[in-house]
Amino acid sequence: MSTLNKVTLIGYLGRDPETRSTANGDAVAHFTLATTETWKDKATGEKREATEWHRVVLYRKLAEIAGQYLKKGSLVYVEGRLQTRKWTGKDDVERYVVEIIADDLRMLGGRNSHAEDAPEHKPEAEQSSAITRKSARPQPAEFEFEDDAIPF
Amino acid sequence: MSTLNKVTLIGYLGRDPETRSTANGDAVAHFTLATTETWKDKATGEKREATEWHRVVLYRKLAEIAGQYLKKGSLVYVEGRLQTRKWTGKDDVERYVVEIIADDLRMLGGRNSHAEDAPEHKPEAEQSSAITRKSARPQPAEFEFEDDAIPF
Amino acid sequence: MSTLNKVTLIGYLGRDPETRSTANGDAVAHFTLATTETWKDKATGEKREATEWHRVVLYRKLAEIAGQYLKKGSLVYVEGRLQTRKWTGKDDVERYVVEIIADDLRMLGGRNSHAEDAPEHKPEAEQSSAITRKSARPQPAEFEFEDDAIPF
Amino acid sequence: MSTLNKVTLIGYLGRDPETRSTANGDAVAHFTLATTETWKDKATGEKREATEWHRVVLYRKLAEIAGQYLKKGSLVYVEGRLQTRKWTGKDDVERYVVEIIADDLRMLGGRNSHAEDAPEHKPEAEQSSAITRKSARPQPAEFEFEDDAIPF
DNA sequence: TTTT
DNA sequence: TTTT
Repeated sequence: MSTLNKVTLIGYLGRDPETRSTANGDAVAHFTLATTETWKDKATGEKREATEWHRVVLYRKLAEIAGQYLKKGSLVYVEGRLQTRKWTGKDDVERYVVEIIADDLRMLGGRNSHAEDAPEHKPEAEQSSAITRKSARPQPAEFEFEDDAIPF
Repeated sequence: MSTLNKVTLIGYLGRDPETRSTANGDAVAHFTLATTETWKDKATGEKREATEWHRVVLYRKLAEIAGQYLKKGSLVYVEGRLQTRKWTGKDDVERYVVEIIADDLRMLGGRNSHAEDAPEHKPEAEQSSAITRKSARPQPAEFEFEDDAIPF
Repeated sequence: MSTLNKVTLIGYLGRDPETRSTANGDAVAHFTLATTETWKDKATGEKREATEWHRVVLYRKLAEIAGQYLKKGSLVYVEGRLQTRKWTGKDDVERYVVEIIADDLRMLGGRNSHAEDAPEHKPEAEQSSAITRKSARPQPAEFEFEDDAIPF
Repeated sequence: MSTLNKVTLIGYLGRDPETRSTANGDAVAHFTLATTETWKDKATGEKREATEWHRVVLYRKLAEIAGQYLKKGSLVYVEGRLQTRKWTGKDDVERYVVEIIADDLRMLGGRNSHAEDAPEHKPEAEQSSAITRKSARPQPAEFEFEDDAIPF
């Protein structure tokens, strides 16, 4: 019986992505993503907000895209899975960090939201996220919309 | 700027899947999936429910899995995208049908929910959905941070 | 045993929303949303794309927000459920239309993406989508664990 | 411009839920949820798996449902948002824990998956999750399926 | 550390 | 009918 572990975020990069390589040569990128919730306080009626920071990790193709086209302040859609990683600090205390291992990435902001060297008309991210899922992609049906007969 | 077209369903198969092949030899499977919403009528206080039927289409590996392990009444998780297809009936009237082109499939029911020849402990679907996304899957243990106190 | 019927879209409005009222006075808004997939043709290596049009329906508060702040070309995030509706055309032929009944709506575009009369700093949509889910929203700071080392 | 912070899980409860009350009398429930990913090791060809544990927190109505109907081993669908909470252990070391604050909960397992006192045919969870979203729920269209004319 |  |  299958399980599911999925995270979907739309948020802003807190800093430029950091890109490295793994031991076997794969690219890895990291960034933190801010999401902000706003609500009205029931008691005081005041508007309040809380920002949550998410640690996003990307590998290979997605890491390259992040390194090339994303920067501090970029607005992105990220889909991935939660993964907890154990690490030990200098103080020898064990800690856990929860990361989102991305498997989809889409740029959402306007021109000023991605890096200057981004391609004019077709960001590679679009292309690449399609590639990511290509194995499951069927030949799309040819389709034309004729709206007349349709009630709205 | 990217767009997103995603459907997520948990429901029951209305009939056994139908499996065919495309012109180029790829497997294709179809089934309809029922989801049911229940709510309490505000006026009368009575419990009401409505069932929605979804047309799911699967290609290649996912089609094979559906054909082998799913049957009428199976409970499944399906993820995919919406696609409208035009067709013309015997009456020469053009119609449109909306289908969910699946890119992930997970079996959720108990033993009696999948076909008798399904493997005892590890349904191939699990395996296969992992395969589907394998290109984006990093080796979880192979990467270690080398940062200081706070690893990002 | 529960089922799930969920759609998640990020796309562009094809036209300004149409707003009406139901018989009992609730606001209803409709718009169509375009999502575009791009991929590289395996055979020819050419870039191809297909646009899918989704019919989105919003009620009450979300309908008011759509009517006030969205317009042709707006980029939005929509979450909702699929619902098939039967209708009979002038030709007396029965047809089915699949709609997305929205239960969350978020504006994603820049300044030029929403209507001119939109509030400068706090679009009501943000506020409203928070309101929509308010019943489920806990007060984040008010709860503290009293466990030992590992809080669960 | 809105952001999004969403988690979707299907998994098994590691233990019975723990239920308490907040200072203001609201019910709170906690449980941990296991999701398991399986994949084939590229190098050795062996099947491998990794289990991830998620800390789920539920308030009010959802907390009551969890307390009443869920137990160790229950299979559930959970939707919510990520929230990081800071806490200080007995060793005076500050730590962070990431929790999923649930806003939807659906039972997925068979009879043996939920507590014995669960209602026979209509688990309250279904009802309640409908209630949660009731404000956004329109009157469902009457709809009947006539499959003959439809091409699959 | 982001953004509106 | 949108957008890049």
